[in-house]
Formats: sequence, C-alpha cells, structure tokens
Amino acid sequence: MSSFAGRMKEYPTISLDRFDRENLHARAYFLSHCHKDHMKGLKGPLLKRKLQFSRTVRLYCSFVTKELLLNNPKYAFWEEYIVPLELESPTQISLVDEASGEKEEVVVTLLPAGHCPGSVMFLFEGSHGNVLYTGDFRLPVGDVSRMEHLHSGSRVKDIQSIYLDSTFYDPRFYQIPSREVCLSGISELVGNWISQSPHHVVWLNCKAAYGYEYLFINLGEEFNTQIHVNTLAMFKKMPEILSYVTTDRRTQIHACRHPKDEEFFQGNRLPCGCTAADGTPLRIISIKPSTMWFGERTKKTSVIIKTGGSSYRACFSFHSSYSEIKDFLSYLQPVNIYPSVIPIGRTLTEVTQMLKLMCRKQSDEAAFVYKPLGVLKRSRVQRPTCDSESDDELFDGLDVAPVRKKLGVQKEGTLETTALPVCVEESLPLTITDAQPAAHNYVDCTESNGEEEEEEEEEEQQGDEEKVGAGQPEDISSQPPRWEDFFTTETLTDSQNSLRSQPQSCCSEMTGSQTPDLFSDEETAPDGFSLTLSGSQSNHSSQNMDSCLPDTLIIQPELDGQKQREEGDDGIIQSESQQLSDFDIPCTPESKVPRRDELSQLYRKLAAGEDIRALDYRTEH
DNA sequence: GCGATCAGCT
DNA sequence: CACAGCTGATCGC
Repeated sequence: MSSFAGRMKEYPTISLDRFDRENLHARAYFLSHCHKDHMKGLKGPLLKRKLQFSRTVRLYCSFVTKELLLNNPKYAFWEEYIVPLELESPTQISLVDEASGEKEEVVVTLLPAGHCPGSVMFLFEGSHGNVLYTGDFRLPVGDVSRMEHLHSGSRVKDIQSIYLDSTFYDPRFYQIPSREVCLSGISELVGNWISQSPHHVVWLNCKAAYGYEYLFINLGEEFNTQIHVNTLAMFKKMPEILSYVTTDRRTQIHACRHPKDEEFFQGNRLPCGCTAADGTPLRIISIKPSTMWFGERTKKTSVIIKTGGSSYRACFSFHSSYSEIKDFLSYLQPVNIYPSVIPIGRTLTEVTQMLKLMCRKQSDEAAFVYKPLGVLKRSRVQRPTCDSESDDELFDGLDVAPVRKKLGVQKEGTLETTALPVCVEESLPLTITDAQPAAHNYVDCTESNGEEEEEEEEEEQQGDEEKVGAGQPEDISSQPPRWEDFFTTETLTDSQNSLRSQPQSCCSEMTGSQTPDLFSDEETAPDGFSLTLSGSQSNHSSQNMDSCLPDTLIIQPELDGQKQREEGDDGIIQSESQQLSDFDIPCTPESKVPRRDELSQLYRKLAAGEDIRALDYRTEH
C-alpha cells in the first residue's frame, strides 16, 4: 500500500495520490489511478472548500480514471475540477500561486502503467528536471524501452528522480509469472471445469478493486460468455469492458461479491445466490487471484495451486516483480529513486539502500565532464529479453500463448481549461543539456525476434491454445490507437515490440509515414560511431542482465548504427522534436541513417581515404 | 454524527 | 503467498 506523502522534491507545489494535510495547499493535483490507498483525502470537506474558492486548482488524471472516480457519488463534486488528459500527450500546465500570482510551468505526460484500468505514470518536465512518478505499475521486462516519451529522439531522457512503486522491490519477489502465463493457467482451469456441464460454474474470488477486468475480458472472449458482477455502472462508458460483464446470473463464470461470500461458497452457493433453474445443485469451484512469486533460483512451479477440494489460488499481480522493477530502473538510471511502498518485513532504510544501487553512479557523471560537442545522451536500444525467456522456461508447464484482447478506449475527450497539448521539447528548451549522464548503451543480445517466435510456436503446439494463438498478428495491427487507456502491457508483445509497428505520439501522427525519410542524421548518424558501454560499465544490473552482457567495453558502430536505422523505419517522431539530440548541434536537412551495408561501404571508403560525401544515403532500399 | 485510526479479516 | 480493501470498535471533535 502506498505510503507516498503526496509531494515530490522537485515540484513541491503539486500533489499526487495524496490529498490531505499539507497537500491541501497544492497548486495542482494528480491521481494516478482509482484505488483507495491513492485517494486519501480526496473526498475531504476541506479540499472541497478549497476548490470552491480556487480558479486554477485542478485534478489531472486519465479519462478512464475520471470515469471511475465520478462513478462514486462521494467524489462527484470533483466533476467540474477534473481535467482528463490523453495518454502520451505532453501537456503544459501552469502552476499558479493564487495569492501572489507567481507562476511555474511544467509539462506532464501520462504513460500507461498496466496496473488497473486508467492507471498511469506521470512524467513531469520543467525547470527542476525530469521526474517520473510511477503510481502503481506493472510493466514486463523490456517495455520501458518502448515508451516513447521516456526518450528524446533515440536517447533515454535524463531522469532526475523516480518516485517508485516498490511494492515488490525485494529479491524474495524476484519473479512473478507474466500476465499471459497467469491468464493462460486460469483459462485452462476454467475451461476444464465449465466444459463438463452447464452446472459446473466458476467463482472468481476477486478483491473489490479495479484491476481484474483484464481477466474478465479475456475469459469472456475465450469462452464466449459474460462474467457475472455486482454492478456495471462504472463501466457504462467503456464498451470494451461492458460487453464482457453482466448482472444476469445465468452464466458459468461469476465474480460477484457478498459480504459473506466465503460462507456462501462453503455452503455450495454463489455470492449472488444463483442456483440452477431445474434445481440441480451447482458444482462450484473458487479461484482466488493472488500474487505468487518465485525466487531467483526457484524451480518451475504452477501458477495454479489447489488449496482444497474445490478451491484454487491463481497467480495474478498488479505490480511489477523485483526483476521487472530492476529492468525498469536500470534502463532509466535516474539520479534519485524514492520508494512509495515499503515491502512487508522491510524498513525504509533497507529499501532506500537497495534502490541506491539502481541509481545512476556518481562516476558516470564525473567521467563525462568533458563535452566539446555538447553532451552525450544514452542510446535507446532494444533491450535483451533474457528475463522473459527465463520466465517462459520457469513456467513452461503451461501454455504461454499470449492471450490478449483489444481494448478500445472511450471517445476522445476535448481538453478544456488551461491545458495545452504541446510537444515537450519545443516547450522546454531547458533541463537536459547540462550534467548529462554517460552514454551508457545497452548491448542488444536478443538478435532474436525469430527465436522468440519459434519458442512461442513450440508452446502453442503442446497446448490447446490454437484458437488464441492464431490470428494474433492481425489483431495487433488493428489495435485501436488509444486502447492502452485500459491496459498497457499486453499490447507490447513480441510481435509488435519494436517501435516500428507502433506509430504514436503527436509527431508521428503528423507524418503518417512509414518511410525513414523524415530522419535527420543529426540524431542518429553520430551514434553510429559512438561508444557503447555495456554490462558492468552501464549499470549494476540484475543477474539476468549480466548474463546477457559482456563485461568488456566495446565499440560497435555497426550494430548501433543498425539499431538506429531500424528505429528509423517507423518514421519516428523526431521530425519536430529532436532539437535535443546526441549533440546539440544543428541537423543536416534531408539526411538519414545509413543501412548496415551502406555503413560497411562507408567504412571501406573512409579507410581508403576516399571522399564519403559522394555517398548518397537516400538511395532507396 | 462524522472523521481518523486501528485490529481483524479476507 | 502479504493485493486492496471492507467492517467494526474506539476515540476525539
């Protein structure tokens, strides 16, 4: 449970996920998601009073969070003070001191957090640096490298501080099976049961909280049914959820609740009191989603555990595991990390100490003081996926065929009030040029979209997931653009995990192009020759990372150049916003990144002392 | 009568 | 298997 006090050191005039005590004086409020432990004080009368006298204080959140919040009458008074923001749309917000008129500008970007419907992280960019408040999140290993707004061009942004969901930041929780693996296990159990007869029913013993909708949607889809729940009101504007839940009790899958639901179940009744029409007793099993974790060296274990004659626990987590958090942090390498949760049995000091290891090293900063051409930023490179592979091995008793469901999003809302969508870099000539970190690149050790696909196929073969596995690519390419409003993580699967298949951000929409022509070489070409620091140099990463990374300092212009080139293929983004590039020097119009073969040619010419200007990178391929 | 806090429970 | 709550008791205003 979050114990975050509500404020960040860098931007103390805003409050997040806490609305009591000193937070009453904030100039702006942010709500990351609709769980009670992040809403403390939100219905307080003091706050209500303050809002009535204020012209500028607003609550910012995602559209889905707004919808869920206002569904509860206790929070209905917020209606006129909420400013819902689109995901991944940088928005400038004025933080106004209403007494003095003093003003500070900050740009906020909502990033999907994969925790529950509407959950987001907040990235703040302003004169006190870039800070990331994660809220609660679950991101699979590698996803952070695909989050556009954590990058500037092809570089990882310089993050001053991360305010972190550290729920499972403890080596005890080293591994938590992926959403797909857990869902697959639950699906199998449910399928085996309800196929026996119409009187075989399943009760999903879910806590009263948002976050299980992912389960309902996927089970509903797979078994062509709806899940019985107590109320639909909160989802009335979310058709993609609404269509998989029902208040009609005549269904084989229930997630209904009752204050004494466990007793009901013991008496072979469902919490809704449902019985079969013809008087035949129901055959009920209960499945209780719970977080199961596995240590670093734990052997393969099932994600389903039978705890009684008709009771099961099924693995399910809304929070990132230790290794997922490590992946996230070691990619971003912030200067500071502040935990917002202290895992049970730990102290703040312990957690802070452990997190220090994940912060950017002092030496990284010191080593690159000399910067005649401006400052190097870290490359964005496709991350190794060692972890996900070991995941699969760990749980290979189950089919890992990713089960996903497209989730559309509610209609685009208009931005009202003072919120202005902007491109971050355009509005922020500040921050990022000084005291830059080293160019800590990661070495790409995947080489292996192919490998992974193979693995997936193998697994499909052993299982009964044919239906689910089939047709995935089509599903993905037709994803509605903003479906991440509900859940992030399962879209970012291997089949679409490179940025090239994910046109997003204001700038890429402008181009609408898949051609690389928009690439200016200024962002990327120097990178082809940059140093690549790996392994021990770049971070003190987890064992899983270490196992993939060489320990030596290497120079690999070719690989790096190719990487950049590949990213260029999605017609990325930076046409407007790449002022802040590897070096802060003007770009060369109409130039672009050479391909690997072009590079080889380039090197040969360079070696031969020939004039490389004769080479035309714009040759078609 | 309301809010805050805590124990207990799931 | 430690999530995100609920309920109920107690205390203070």
